[in-house]
Parts: sequence; structure tokens; C-alpha cells
Amino acid sequence: MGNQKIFKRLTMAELPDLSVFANILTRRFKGKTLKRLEVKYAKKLNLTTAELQKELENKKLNKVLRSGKTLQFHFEKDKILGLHLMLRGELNAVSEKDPLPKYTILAFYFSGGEGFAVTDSLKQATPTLSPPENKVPDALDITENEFLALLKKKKKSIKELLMDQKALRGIGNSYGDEILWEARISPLSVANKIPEKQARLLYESISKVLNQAIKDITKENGNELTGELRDFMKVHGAHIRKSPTGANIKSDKIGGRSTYYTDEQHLYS
DNA sequence: GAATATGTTTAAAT
DNA sequence: CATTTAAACATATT
Repeated sequence: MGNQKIFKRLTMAELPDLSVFANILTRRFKGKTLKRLEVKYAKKLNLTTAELQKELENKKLNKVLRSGKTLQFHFEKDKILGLHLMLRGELNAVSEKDPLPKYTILAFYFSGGEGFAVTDSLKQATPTLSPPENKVPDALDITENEFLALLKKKKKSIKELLMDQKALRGIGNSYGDEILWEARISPLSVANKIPEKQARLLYESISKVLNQAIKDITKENGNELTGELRDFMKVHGAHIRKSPTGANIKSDKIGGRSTYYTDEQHLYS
């Protein structure tokens, strides 16, 4: 048997996928020692290959967490490796005896011979040792008051604000659409024109949509290391014609990104 | 083979 | 000056 995809889909990984990923990796490799780290592409590293190997090899992996759109690998001695998969990054299960998958950037081999490889055909995935603390709130951690204050001071479109990683971390193009449909707010709405009642509803929709997606993806694939992760989009996707409630789905470009929404969503401007 | 997909960075416009 | 908008980048897939 060859290598197996842990994760693959047409679009890139977003917050729920990364959360499921972190859980799978933790379950699989927690407590194991990283015996060998192979670096096939070092340009995005914030230190040399030799330095990274020296920092991480022969250390135990304690856990893998998600933060914003990154994974955080917590090793012994408080060594943390951040990993952003960017547009096309994927994780693949690998074994010492198998050849590396195509487009491999990093390969982690743990005690026992099993491990995983990070691949990226665009070579944009970015590993960062000891990533600096990020003060921008995570989409699943932000408080309601913080969120309401954020909306009040921004006058760009709500879709662009939700995706702005300098304002709120973790939401990408597809879940941005899903969240706005759930709240029945048009993506073209101006952030500071959304009334407080609807802003509160939007706040609730963020955690509702993201946590439900985590549950759905976990149920579909969370116990297996193989296979493809499906998504469960209700409105975002060129192939979807009607929302679950039967409205026609419209398509526009917002911030240069394909945006899908319906007339069920109210425009505040 | 042109169009589509999208996160971030950098440049330009308001 | 601060904020917002647009363009550029890259390539597998439709």
C-alpha cells in the first residue's frame, strides 16, 4: 500500500477542517517521539533545516492544536511548530518504507515508523518555529462584545471583514458565505450598518456554523486517517443552485472572491 | 485551453 | 494618516 491522504478536497482547508485535523493528528501521534524530520523545501522556514531538525528531532509530540488558520504542533520543552497550509497544503499519512508523496515539503517520522507528510503543489505552505503570539481573536474565541465593537468601527463589507485575518482569525471565503446565510445577512452589507440585534445573530452564527461543520466532518471522517474530507456547504459552491430553504443562489465577486448568497439575506447599507 | 478556485502580500485608491 | 479596495502570485482541476 502506498501513502494515504489524510485530507484532500477541492478547495483549501478552512477552520473546521483544521480543527478536525488537529484532533486526528493528536490522537494518532500524541506521546510519540519525532525520530526524523525530513525537509524537502526550506524556503518558507524561519530557520535552517539543520536548526529545525535539532530543535524538534527526538522530542515527544504532546498535542496538536488549531489557531486561526494554522496548526500548532506542541513538542516537548515547549517547542511549538506553527504550520499554515495556505491554498493547497495537504497532509498525507506516510510510512518509513514508502516513497514520499508528490510535492512533499516536510515529512515527520515518529517512533514506530509511521508519520505524516506536508505537501503543497504551490509551495506556499509555511512552517514557523515558535510562532509569535497573535493577538487577533480567533473566530471561535472572540467574545460577543469584542465582535460587536469590531463591527461598529469597520465600514467595509461584512464579507470582507469576516475574512480579514487582521480583524478575526480563521474564517475563509467559503465559511464566510455559510455564516452570512445562516444569519440571513447579505455579504454586501456594510459592517457598521448592521443593527445590533442582527450583529448578535451573526455572532451566534459564527460558532454555530463552524462547530456544526466540525461535528459533520468529524462524523464523516474523524476516526479514519484515510479518505477525503467532504464539506457540507449549504450555499457556497458553484454547483449549488438553491439554498436549503429553496431560494435561488446568486453569485458575485466580493473582494475578488466568489461569493454565493440569496435574496433571503438582508442588505444593510 | 480558457476559466475557476483562494490566502496572503503588496500596491493603489479613497 | 488611516482605512479600504484591487491587483498579483501560483497551478491543479473543470
